Amino acid sequence: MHYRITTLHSLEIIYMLKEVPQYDAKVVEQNIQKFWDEIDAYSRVRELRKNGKKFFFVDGPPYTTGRIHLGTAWNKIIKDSVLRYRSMSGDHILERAGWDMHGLPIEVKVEGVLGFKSKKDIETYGVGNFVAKCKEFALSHRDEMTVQFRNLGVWLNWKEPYMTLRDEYIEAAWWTLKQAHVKKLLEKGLRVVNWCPRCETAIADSEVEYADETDPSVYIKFQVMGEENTYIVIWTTTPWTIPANIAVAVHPSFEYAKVRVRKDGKEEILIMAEQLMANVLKQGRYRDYEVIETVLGENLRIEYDAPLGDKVPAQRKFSHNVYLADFVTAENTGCVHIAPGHGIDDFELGMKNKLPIFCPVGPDGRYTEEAGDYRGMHVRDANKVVLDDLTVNGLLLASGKISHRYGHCWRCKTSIIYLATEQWFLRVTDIKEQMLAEIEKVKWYPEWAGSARFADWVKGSRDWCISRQRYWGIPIPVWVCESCGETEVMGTRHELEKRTGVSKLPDLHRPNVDNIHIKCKCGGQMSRVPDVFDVWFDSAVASWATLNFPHDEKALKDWWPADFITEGHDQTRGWFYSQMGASLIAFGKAPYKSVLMHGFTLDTEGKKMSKSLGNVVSPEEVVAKFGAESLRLYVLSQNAPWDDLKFSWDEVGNVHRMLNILWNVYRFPLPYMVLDKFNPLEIKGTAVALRLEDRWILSRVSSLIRQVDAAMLEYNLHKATRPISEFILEDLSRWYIQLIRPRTWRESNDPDKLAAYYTLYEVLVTLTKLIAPFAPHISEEMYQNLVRNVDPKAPESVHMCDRAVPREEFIDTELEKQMNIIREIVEASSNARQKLKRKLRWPVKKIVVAPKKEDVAAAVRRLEEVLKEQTNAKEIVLLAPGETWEELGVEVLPVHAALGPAFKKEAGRVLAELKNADGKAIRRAIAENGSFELKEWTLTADMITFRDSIPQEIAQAGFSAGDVYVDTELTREIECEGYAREVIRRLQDMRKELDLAVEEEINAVVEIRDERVLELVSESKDFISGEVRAKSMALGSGIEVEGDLVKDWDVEDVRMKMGICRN
RNA sequence: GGGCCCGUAGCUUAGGCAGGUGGAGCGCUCGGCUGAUAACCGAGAGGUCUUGCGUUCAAAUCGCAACGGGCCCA
Repeated sequence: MHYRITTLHSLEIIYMLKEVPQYDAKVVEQNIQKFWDEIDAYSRVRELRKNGKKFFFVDGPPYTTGRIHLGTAWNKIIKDSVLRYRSMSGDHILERAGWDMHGLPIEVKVEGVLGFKSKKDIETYGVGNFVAKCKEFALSHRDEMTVQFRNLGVWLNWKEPYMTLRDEYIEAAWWTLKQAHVKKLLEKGLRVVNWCPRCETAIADSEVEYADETDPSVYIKFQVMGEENTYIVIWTTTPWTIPANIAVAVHPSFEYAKVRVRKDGKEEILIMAEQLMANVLKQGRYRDYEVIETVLGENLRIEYDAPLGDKVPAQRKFSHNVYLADFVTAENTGCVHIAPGHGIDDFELGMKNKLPIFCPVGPDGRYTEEAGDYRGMHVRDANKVVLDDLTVNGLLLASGKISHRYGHCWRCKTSIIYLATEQWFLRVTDIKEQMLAEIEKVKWYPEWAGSARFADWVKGSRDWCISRQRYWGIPIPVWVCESCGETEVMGTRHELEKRTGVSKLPDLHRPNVDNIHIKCKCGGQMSRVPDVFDVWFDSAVASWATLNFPHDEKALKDWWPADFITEGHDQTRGWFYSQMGASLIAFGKAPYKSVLMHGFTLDTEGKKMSKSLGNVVSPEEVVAKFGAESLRLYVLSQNAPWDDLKFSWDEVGNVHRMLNILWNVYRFPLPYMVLDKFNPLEIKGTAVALRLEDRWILSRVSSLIRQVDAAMLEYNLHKATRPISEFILEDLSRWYIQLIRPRTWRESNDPDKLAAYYTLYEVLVTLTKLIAPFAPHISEEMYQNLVRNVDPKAPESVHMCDRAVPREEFIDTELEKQMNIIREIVEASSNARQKLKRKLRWPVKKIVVAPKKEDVAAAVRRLEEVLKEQTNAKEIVLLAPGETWEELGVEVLPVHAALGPAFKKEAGRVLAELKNADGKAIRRAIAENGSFELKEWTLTADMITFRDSIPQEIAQAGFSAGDVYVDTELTREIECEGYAREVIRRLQDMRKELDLAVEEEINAVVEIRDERVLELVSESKDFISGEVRAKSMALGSGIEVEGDLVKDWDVEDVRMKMGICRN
């Protein structure tokens, strides 16, 4: 550090505290990060704890897109804080930063850069070249993002991160797939998948993004066979799937109606759900109708003609019938168009009823040969053509538009379609029960993240389609025999090389592994399935891939499963799930022991941040304005981790202000300590004359540590950080520093000042260790000065220290409570002073505390000195609990409603007498007898009430457990001191204006135009001179005022002129 | 359409599991302090606790429904 060592004389080097400038977050953060690099702090901290309790953390790998956003910043800040805390607690931490580097998003970006439009462009360019570009893209973005994370002060293993594109990582994925194969959980099958016609690949459920879209909303009639002019009516938003229609589904328990309708002189019979008849007839603009009969869905037997049989010859081979299905809802017509090749429910209904899975659409989204006349047309363009053809066939009942949520490819935003294709699946539905059992064994924060949210998602999950028809990904290590269909899975590079005889593959990506063949037992040739893995499978194996398994089996045994992971709630369906699935396949148990699920960052409105809304705030912007530390503490303290965080610049500003105050608290004593050559090493262990307030702040800081530890146990980062801020603001800055100020100004080397130094020093050092996990920079900066500058043998970094521990001998909860009471009384007294406009600078004769309970009285007795000083009172008068202050008058208030009826005509005279009566005497009499005599009348308790009457110079204010009276009567002594303080304050102000050093002396001239005030001030001349360090001071009326700075003042309507000059 | 979470002052929030007068910070208004000073302190104003229904002697809190926001799914 730049100020660690002070050279006094050429020979002597001494270690001592240094003064510091104002807080500049950027300077502090840059210096500290540079310092960490210089001493290799991160690695040494890990090394330091290598004999500690093992703590294995797996970093959820961010995708290498290039820029981090607030959400990823928050994520890493949580991780960093937890790990720093655990490390300071003594744990031996194993972690590596992770990077998710494969997959379609990068392919799409690279395609964009190269100007490609389809897979054909990639094939022409060459798969090898394309993959190389993708790799380059991923690596360079990883570098950029690493810098961004490091600027936040995040300590992870950045030098040896795990990367999904590394061969070792790929092998971990291969090994895992092999386990699935061995356990018969891998299968190839025809399934309807979400398909992106632009990317020409299957995409996972989790890659489908739902957004509003306007689509056709059409009612179509299917001609019932053998019944002229009779139709069953269906509804759809995807007319392009009509050429693939195979069936109609109805609900078994709905009533279906046959309705005779007439329009334009034509008559036909329509079949639909009875309860939806009105809607359908309205859509078709039928006015005349007549219900012929109704029949329960389960009794409905209908065969109908293919609606577009004339255009799609293949359709003529199929018979088209009505089937029963529970998924049919009472919407639209109650009859659902079924195309098993283009819908998930459709497919399942088709499989169940052994219907043909007819899918006349190719991977590029164009109709195939099977689609007859539609061949070559893109489905995107087909809706209109199909509707025209249906119109020609007289089958279109109604056509409109609907706005609804529809799935899109989350990278290229193309509307997805459903296609029946051959894909590779992991049969996770087979292990669902096991997964649910494992979820219960994991400790979730918050609890409902696991028991409700995650369990719910797992219950509804389907088999996992892991194959993608793309290039940039982990190649699926499955070889299939072209002759007999036998499959083999390669678990490692070694296995592949051994089995094929190929060696020295440059790496395990495509196309290197594409043209390797294996000889099958049957004599045929086995080729690799050309697909790559779904990227979710990549990150799914992170917990063992990061341990370099399968190569390093010992690491797995020593460390796995992870002790802790933490990610956003979107990862319920993502990484929490993919890891759980893969881990059960590979090892039969959960890969993590505890999970903290955190929220999302939203804008101030609570809307999600998105480029299109223009409401995105980047972490860098925040760091540029307030520094990383403010951002860190802001995201940690603003919310409970699992709640979404509504970003607010104002709140970051507040946090920054708090840090600035912390800095000022730290900076405040340094000039004095430096001046006094304060050496904490010498004072430690020696008897220090601690005052009660010193013991109080030491107790507070120990209680605070307990609070932080309790919160961290449950990963309640907000409950750990908020009390710290509160302590800094309330206890340290607003109270303790104010209390010890007079002690620090003392020039003599007295034990009382040393006790204050000692206490503040102790508190600050403890605080650096306590806040280090959350605010690693400012704590390090403070530590370097406070500790390292005085003790070269201390650990080199605050992060190498053990976590702060409460000092039981200091904890005095009684004292803490009592101090709170004193603070309330001080506040009340300020309040009272304000009512009579008496400044704090002016002492008051006395303050009277009227406590409601004994504990207040005890507090006042114990902390009387503190109370006296802070209220600037000459005397504290403490009344007994419940006692009324005798100097208060009692006003008797008549109760007219009782007096009137009792005394009738005489009431007026009674009232008059009451006004002059002795209130105290009456109250005494009422208390004793319940009544009292007033002249010739006897008055009872119900006839009057009392009110304290307060003398003019007394101000009163209440607090939660009593009242405070401030006696502001001026005495000569008080005026003398008050004016002296007024003069001192102004001279100090002028010293400041001249920018004088604290210890510099001055010569002062003070001219006062008021004889009385001049006399009062003259009495305090020595006191004033001492306070402002004046070597000489001239006081008078009409004297000449000169100096380096001369100013006119108006002090309580008295004009003064002051001049000071440097000595 | 379903699951989970959230809705408290102009803004950000505490309180909610265990029902009993809703607490802070920012901002605003007024005042104070003055060797932490581009800092700090005090007071005041500001709340149908999203809405409705229910349980209860009593609901911000518990239940149901609606509305709005978020994530995930269909």
